[in-house]
Amino acid sequence: MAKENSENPRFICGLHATLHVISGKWKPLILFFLDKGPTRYGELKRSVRGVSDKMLIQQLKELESDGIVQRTDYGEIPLRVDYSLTPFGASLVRAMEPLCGWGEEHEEDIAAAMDRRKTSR
Amino acid sequence: MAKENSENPRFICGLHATLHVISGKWKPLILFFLDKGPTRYGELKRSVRGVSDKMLIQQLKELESDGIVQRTDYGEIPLRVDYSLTPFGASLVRAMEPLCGWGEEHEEDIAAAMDRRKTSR
DNA sequence: ACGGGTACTTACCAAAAGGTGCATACTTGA
DNA sequence: TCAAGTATGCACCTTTTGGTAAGTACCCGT
Repeated sequence: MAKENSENPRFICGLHATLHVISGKWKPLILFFLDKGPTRYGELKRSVRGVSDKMLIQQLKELESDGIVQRTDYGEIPLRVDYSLTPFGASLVRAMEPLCGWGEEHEEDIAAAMDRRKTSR
Repeated sequence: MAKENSENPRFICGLHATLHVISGKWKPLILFFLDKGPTRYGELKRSVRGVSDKMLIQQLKELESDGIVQRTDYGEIPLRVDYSLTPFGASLVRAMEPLCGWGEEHEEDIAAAMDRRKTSR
């Protein structure tokens, strides 16, 4: 019954759209590592410490279906697959950089605020 | 034994930190509207169509505790409160701009990918 | 034949996020 | 006095997200 608003078909602003693509517990990390170059599944898993197979695969599939990453199956004798950023994905990573910078500059404030929320809940 | 990595205690990269602050179903929208200037609670609620009181208050509180927005209670006779961006919040919004731009440019691709996922699940 | 490595897949569960709706306390205007 | 508006709080429930643990199917070295 929340069916008003015939003018706004999807997103209120670009950021809104972008967040649909990059939010997910492991996605920023995955993008961070893939930005360094094509990476094999196992290698990626070892890089993104703490991720489970289920999660890694799931997030990779979503990124793939969003056109951000590309899966390459070499069809070789011992299984061999790798993941890389598409040009589209690379453009996203470029756009993310200022946000990375902001986060780096204020990492401590952010961490402090998170702690505050965690303890006083 | 997941106690490796003595250098980075919290975030893998700045983006990771930033996402803790801006993810939340209504936060980008809220920031988008607050960027236009201080806004009263009720006004904000009417702008962010579809949000419930609970959600709006919750997200505002989180943004406030993160130092992004400022709540001003004028202590007036008929209740009067408004919300605005702090300078810190304004710097965040500036850093978000490229991501907004990216999202705007690719809104259609993103929407298409979302549909694809929704229907084939 | 066995253990280990590759890249996944699946079923089941817990926790977090979000939504609905009612309650509060105070006001002003009809 | 009653309805409506202000800004919030709270209980309850559903949906979404994430985590655990196991299994698959293939290959390689010993």
